[in-house]
Amino acid sequence: MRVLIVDDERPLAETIRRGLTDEGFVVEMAHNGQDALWAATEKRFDAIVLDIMLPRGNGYQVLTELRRREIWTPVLMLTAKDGDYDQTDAFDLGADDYLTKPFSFIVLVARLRALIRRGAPERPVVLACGDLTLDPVRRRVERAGQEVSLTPREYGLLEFLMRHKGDVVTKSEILEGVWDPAFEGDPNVVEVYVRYLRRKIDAPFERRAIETVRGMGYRLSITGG
Amino acid sequence: MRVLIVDDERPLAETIRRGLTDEGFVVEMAHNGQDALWAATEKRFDAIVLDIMLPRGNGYQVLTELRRREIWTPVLMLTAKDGDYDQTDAFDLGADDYLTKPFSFIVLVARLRALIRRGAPERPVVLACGDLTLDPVRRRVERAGQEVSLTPREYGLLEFLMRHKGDVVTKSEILEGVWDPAFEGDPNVVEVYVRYLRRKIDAPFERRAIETVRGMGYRLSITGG
DNA sequence: GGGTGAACTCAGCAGGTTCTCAGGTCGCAG
DNA sequence: CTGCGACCTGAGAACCTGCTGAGTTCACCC
Repeated sequence: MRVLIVDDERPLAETIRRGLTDEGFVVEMAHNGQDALWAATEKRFDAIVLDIMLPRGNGYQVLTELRRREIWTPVLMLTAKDGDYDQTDAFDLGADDYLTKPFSFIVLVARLRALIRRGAPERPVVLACGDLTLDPVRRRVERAGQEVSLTPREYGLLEFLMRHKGDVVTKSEILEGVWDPAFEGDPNVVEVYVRYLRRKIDAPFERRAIETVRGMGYRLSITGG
Repeated sequence: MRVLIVDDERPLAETIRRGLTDEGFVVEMAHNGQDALWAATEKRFDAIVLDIMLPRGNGYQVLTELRRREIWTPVLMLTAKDGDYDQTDAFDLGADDYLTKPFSFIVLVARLRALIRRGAPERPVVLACGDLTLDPVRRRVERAGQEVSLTPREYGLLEFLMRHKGDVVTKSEILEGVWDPAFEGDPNVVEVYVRYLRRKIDAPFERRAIETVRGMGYRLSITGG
């Protein structure tokens, strides 16, 4: 069991390291966001213990960036109770568990083992956006747990939007990304397909995931509408 | 992993795009210097593949301008020329790596991965001014945490002001920057749009972010009013 | 060949956006 | 106080954008 500890608070980090080593874990350490990202990207861990307070990229940034890089190693976050952020933030960002300082070491180990047990199997790489999910491997789209059947174009468009969720994408970007970089037809197709998509993923569920940004393009709302 | 490919040679660009997409990258394209600058400024990429030969601003210019704007995304330059000069030039200008055409795709991917691994210092790409924020990528404007919806012109004007916050900008500068360098209508539009903006970002929040400097122009106060 | 489904085009419509214009207001200098 | 120019404001017309339903083409399958 390989664990990465990311903590700038040396004494605490050292205590955890010793404890985990005694418990039979193989431990590596990082003391800032940058090193943590590098280690987590380059090596394989079974879990990451991630403190929020870090120099060069705080815990939230590290976590966000990890998930963006599609690295799904289970993350246990350490938070100070009086912090600005609360645990819901951590969960939103893809943390799998969290502990509030001060915590008991026994609890830490227990949670860590639970995480590893839970997270050991390969995680499905599914794009999610609120209750809207898209599994590129299976080519499946679900909204609120219900499968939605899409044509290839509709699917391509949705995947593109989901890979840019929260960002505004222009029609020409969509045409380049989903149609063909050399597409020379009527840009209106995009509007038409947005409409098809809305009909299938928004209307039946009374949501508004795909926003129109007049004069600019479209944006998939992060919350899924 | 988001990569921007800047290349005017369509077939090559297309080949790279497809290859990188297969490798799991999210790819965006620009085919001239101007588009490249825009994309690189407005969006966040993990790396940029930049050809030297470009219409509207060659690769060197693009690179220089990017670094001047303090955008540190890793850049891999492509050039057909072979020689030490080109290479040292590219490095001097802030390129992070360099490939001479023709190159093997495998090498390109390897170098790109190495670049991304090395990483760029993360920077938040949102303009802020007191409790007023503008996120160019998401095209979102918030005041006091509340989203404000703007029309394209209003948005353009606000972005311009925010990029010059604290400075007095004249109406003709605004017209050049937000409208068209060749705009020939009534300069009163600026006043009109300043009013629209104030109505949306100042009045409801009882602030005065946009100051009028009589006889000079306008200034966005650094504190956000 | 007829039927089906997907991709795309087209043209009309609705409503938002942009810009002009004609006053009104304000600040400043004489 | 007065006049002037700079700026503000409200209204409205022209314009533009995106939405929509209908229709065409095309490939595929029975």
